[in-house]
Amino acid sequence: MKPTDAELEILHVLWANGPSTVRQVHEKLSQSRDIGYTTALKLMQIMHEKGLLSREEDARSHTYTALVSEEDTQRNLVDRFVETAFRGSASKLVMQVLGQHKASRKELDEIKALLNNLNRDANNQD
Amino acid sequence: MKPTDAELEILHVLWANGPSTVRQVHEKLSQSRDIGYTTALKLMQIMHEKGLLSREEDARSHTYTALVSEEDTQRNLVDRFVETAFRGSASKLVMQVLGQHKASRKELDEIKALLNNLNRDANNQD
DNA sequence: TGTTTACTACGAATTATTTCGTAGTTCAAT
DNA sequence: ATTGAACTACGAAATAATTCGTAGTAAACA
Repeated sequence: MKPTDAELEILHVLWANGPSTVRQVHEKLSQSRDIGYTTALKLMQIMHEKGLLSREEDARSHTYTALVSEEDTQRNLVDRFVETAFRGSASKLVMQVLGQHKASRKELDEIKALLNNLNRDANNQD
Repeated sequence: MKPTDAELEILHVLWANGPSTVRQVHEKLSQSRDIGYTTALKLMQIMHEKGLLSREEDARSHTYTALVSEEDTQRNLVDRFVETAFRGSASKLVMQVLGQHKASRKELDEIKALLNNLNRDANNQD
């Protein structure tokens, strides 16, 4: 259920480009780092066994599709990350990220809008 | 430079309680999960070799101190995490966290205040 | 049809992380 | 001085993740 780092790389390619063959995925990955074709293949086979990817067997090659959504996966990863790195304090994480990373004006506005909505619903909490 | 999960557990104990012996750390860790004394010992020895902890050799036992600060470590972890899980989009991470985790009223207000400051400085960006 | 090409399958090496057993040391109490 | 308690050191097993080589298969083509 928790994709490893290498698996995440592959998921990102599939999320961005839709269903793809091993060759297509491998080509994308090669742009950012050294990785053998059979390494990518093996990873995708393992991910298929684990149920992370579905596979359609075309004539020559297989076409793989992500079975987990980007949102769900990120939600899971964030949960774990908040736990292990911030001992459960989500707001500490947010403060850390906002202080550290430059977000664009538009992004900041979006975040503010979201915050206002949340604030409206949080009156019962301390 | 990047602590593993087990190492993070130990760092959290040391950050929370200050310099401690292996026994003290082990007792804390035991409260949340099964872990042998020598496992904790070995981890702390390795962390010492890596330069994550300093060690003072007292009469019988050794007292270990975290050499990396909680803030610096979390900054590093967040950087990596934004990269691997969110392809570099920090604001996407923030949105995800805020949408998912309940923060207290006070925390939300703190975040809003921080955001207002940031907003003031972001006029040169899109 | 025989050869080349583009694949998949699979085993196994490599590296990283976590775990703990055993042995040895030091100190304190009998 | 012996014994026992509380440690450390170290090797090595167990597990997990990553990597790739080699072999096999099927389609394309000369």
